[in-house]
Amino acid sequence: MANIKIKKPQNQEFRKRKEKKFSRLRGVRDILFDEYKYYDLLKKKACDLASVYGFNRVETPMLERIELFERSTGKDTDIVSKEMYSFIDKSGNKIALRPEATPGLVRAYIEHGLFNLPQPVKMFWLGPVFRYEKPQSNRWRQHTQFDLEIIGEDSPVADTQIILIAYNFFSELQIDVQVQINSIGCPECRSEYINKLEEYYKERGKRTKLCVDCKKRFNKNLLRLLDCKVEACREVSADAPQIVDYLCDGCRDHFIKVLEYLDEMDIPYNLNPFLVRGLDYYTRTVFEIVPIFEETENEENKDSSSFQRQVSLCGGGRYDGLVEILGGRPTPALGFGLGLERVVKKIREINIPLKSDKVDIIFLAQLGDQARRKMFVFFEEMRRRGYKVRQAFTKDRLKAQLEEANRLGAKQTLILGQKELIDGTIIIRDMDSGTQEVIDFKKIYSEINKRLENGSNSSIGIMEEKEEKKIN
RNA sequence: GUGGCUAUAGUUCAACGGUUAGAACUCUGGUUUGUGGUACCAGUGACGAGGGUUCGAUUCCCUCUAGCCACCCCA
Repeated sequence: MANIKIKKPQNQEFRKRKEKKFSRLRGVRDILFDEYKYYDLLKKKACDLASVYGFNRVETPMLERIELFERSTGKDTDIVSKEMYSFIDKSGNKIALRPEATPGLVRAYIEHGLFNLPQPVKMFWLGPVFRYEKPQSNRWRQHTQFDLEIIGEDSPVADTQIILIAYNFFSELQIDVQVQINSIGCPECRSEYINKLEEYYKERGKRTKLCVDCKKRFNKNLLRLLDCKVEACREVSADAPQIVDYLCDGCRDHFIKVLEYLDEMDIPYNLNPFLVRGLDYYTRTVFEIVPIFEETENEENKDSSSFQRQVSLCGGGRYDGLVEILGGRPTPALGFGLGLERVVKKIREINIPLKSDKVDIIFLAQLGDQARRKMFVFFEEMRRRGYKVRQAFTKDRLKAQLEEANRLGAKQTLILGQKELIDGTIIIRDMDSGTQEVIDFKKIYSEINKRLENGSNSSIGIMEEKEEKKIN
């Protein structure tokens, strides 16, 4: 009965609080504690792989001039024409939040004269990119990319190596993937091919069967007709001439070599003649990496939809013309971008547990202000000696402190109260068994070490062997 | 940008055109004034926003916002 009287003012308070609340912008996300562990893992993996293969880390600004992307990624691409976060700053400059990494990296290569370094220059990059899209799961307005670029290298070995690195990244995280690969040739052979393609689509009645979008695309970007997902368009395109048959000698040799090396490395790939990619600067090799389709129980949705369902986790290719387009000297180059959010989602879907970091944690608990002071100091001493210590000195009650110790997964808890303080002792509690012992404070380190050695077999624990299927 | 579905505690999910909108997990407190992880008890906490229909809307209708799905496209 009294509840009613109490409840009313609380509701008013609630309303006030609610009015003050902010919510996140559309399509962006907060990454909280548990999820962040996956990002840490991926970033570490990315750093390790990059450095093994000789890439050095660089960072470029999130802001660039709009013209940079218009000239490189392409003015008519969707990324630039409709998905760019752009604005005019206070001095009237047209600015964009970078929608991808490559143009900024190439800009930096030219601007800092990196062609004076031993070639090729291998860059490793990790950071957020922005695209103003309609959000969906697996599609965010801000996402994080791991990017590798090799500038100043034309060997097909580099193409395969870059694919290999991306492939290793996934397989070492226990994600089964397949490489979709194609060559779109150089500007010369491509224009010849596009003429052939135009002839093909102009044949009687074909154009009328195409979807509305493709009819528009016909004049703007003919290549894109190939990867339209509308059934009718795919039927029309099924017998279209394939670019691999029209590559010039140089491009064909290059592509064949890339595939040969891939075979050599046992990397599963699918030669996909319809893979085109929506960025203007690509030449020769283009690829995407998609998770391998997991078999569904229902046979029905296998044939038609399975192909289109997979979001790609990584995309990249060669861009031999880009350095020149942006004002550098002609320089072959290539790279990939890899979306960490999608990878995290995938890992969580297939449910691989992370390796626990709760190893050998020692918790310091205290009762009373004097004991707290002593443990406050002692905590620093233990930390400097390299012990994995944890505490909750802001809490007074022992119960609350043990709860925290338990949450942290502590192995041992040291408890110091008034009595122990006077006696010169301390309690050491084994958190698994719940047994505890009063020991001489002076012998504290030898007692701890004794217990750590007995209790667990892994005291160093960063790079142990894979136990079962945990990732590390 | 186009089309469809959805919106209830921090989370996952109920119910209902009508007095006080239920539960589980979480969180806080207690059983245990110096002892966690199990158990039991109690408490905090919600109808996305605005408008309309109605005597009365969390429920029906519209708009907005956000999320999901399919396109477009992409990581």
